[in-house]
Amino acid sequence: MPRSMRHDISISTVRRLSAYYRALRELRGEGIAVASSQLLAERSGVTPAQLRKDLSCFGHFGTRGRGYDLDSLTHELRSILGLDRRWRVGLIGAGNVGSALFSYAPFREQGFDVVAIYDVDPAKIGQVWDGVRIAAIDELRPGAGRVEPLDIAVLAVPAAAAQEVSDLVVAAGVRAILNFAPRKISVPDTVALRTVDMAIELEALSFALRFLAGR
Amino acid sequence: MPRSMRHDISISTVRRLSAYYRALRELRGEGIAVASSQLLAERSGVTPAQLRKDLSCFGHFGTRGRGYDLDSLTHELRSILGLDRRWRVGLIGAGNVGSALFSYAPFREQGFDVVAIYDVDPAKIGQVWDGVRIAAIDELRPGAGRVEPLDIAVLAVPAAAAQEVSDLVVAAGVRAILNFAPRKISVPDTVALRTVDMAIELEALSFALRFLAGR
DNA sequence: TAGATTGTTAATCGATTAACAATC
DNA sequence: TAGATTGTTAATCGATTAACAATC
Repeated sequence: MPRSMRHDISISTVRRLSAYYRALRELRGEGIAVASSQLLAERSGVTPAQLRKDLSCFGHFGTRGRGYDLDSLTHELRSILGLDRRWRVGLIGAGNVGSALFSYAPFREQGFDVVAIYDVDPAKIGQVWDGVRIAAIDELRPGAGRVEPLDIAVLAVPAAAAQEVSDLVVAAGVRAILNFAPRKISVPDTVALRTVDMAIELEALSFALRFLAGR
Repeated sequence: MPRSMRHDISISTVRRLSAYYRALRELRGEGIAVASSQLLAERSGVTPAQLRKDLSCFGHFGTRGRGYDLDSLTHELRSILGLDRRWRVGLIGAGNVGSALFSYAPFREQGFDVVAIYDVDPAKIGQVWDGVRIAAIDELRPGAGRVEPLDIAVLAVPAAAAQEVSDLVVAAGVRAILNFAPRKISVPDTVALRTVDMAIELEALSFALRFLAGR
């Protein structure tokens, strides 16, 4: 993987890499060993040119006249996406959303281990979920409890608390945040942030329905 | 709202409209009645030019030299986004994710009512959640039970079932789908589809961490 | 009127697509 | 070798940004 090329990779490209990775494993599960960009792209919902262009940001993984060896490309993508190791995830918020995320199996299967859970509710603090004790959110503060740092914080807190909790996890040294709170949060540009906002997606559907209905 | 202009509205624009709508209500909550594109944009995380351009797709909502009246713009955005009415939502899948979505308050507050729940698990079928009886998924089939159509189907099913269930809800006349299953699904282009894919978001963070770490 | 700020056009930027030489 | 398909360059497309005339 040419290190020099890793600079201007767009988030769109990265998200498509995830899609390719998934398609790859699907095809492999069907017993296919080698596939063209045409077939891979079809399964991923993109054009073959798009797929080749995306992959070319990271190296030369195919064989002209033949296509891509699925096992080898899977291995490359695992490495590029950082799925060849395990990540330490802290779940902040043990409410409905937090609980669903905690028991979400694909999470763990991809290498993401929830090793810590935090909440503010005294009724929740001290509970043990599948071996993980729910801690008071104050234990995130510098100097408090935790020694091994978290790689990723998953924010499943109310919108009103999102920015404050985000500041807290950033101060605790977390470098990546997945935010489920329906609120825009600001982080330093050394911290990676992704937001999953169900309200926005629903509103996009609502908009589309109104538009479709008007035709 | 110029009807002729509603054709080529990009999904990016629509998602930003949701952000503006949220920022608007936030500012209004702070007692502010009129705001410039500058202030609104700042709160929404975009440039003022972007905000004005987005709004201009739908009409002229501001006053030159003055800015935007927040109440009036809120009203316009509510109408554009279809939030001035209620939508009938069917939840497909009553597992962990489905259960969290069902109890997710912002859902209802924005006008989305879960009026039906479907599952395949005999242990789940017949349960009543907050007044809604969980039905067998077969009741979605044409000719079966339901009379009033659903506006939106929320898919909270395993990846392996996603396409099949999607086909089923489309056949049942649903025009908008919010898919939480980590799988690409295909729908006719008369159906609006949004996907929330936590695996992709986590993998984007994992990619970013590897990159940040490599600097 | 003078100052402020919109709505919109034109310029820029970036991402996608098409085409094809390289090559297995 | 002939056929197939990659990797990459150039062309296209669309989205964002900058600038400014219109105007409150």
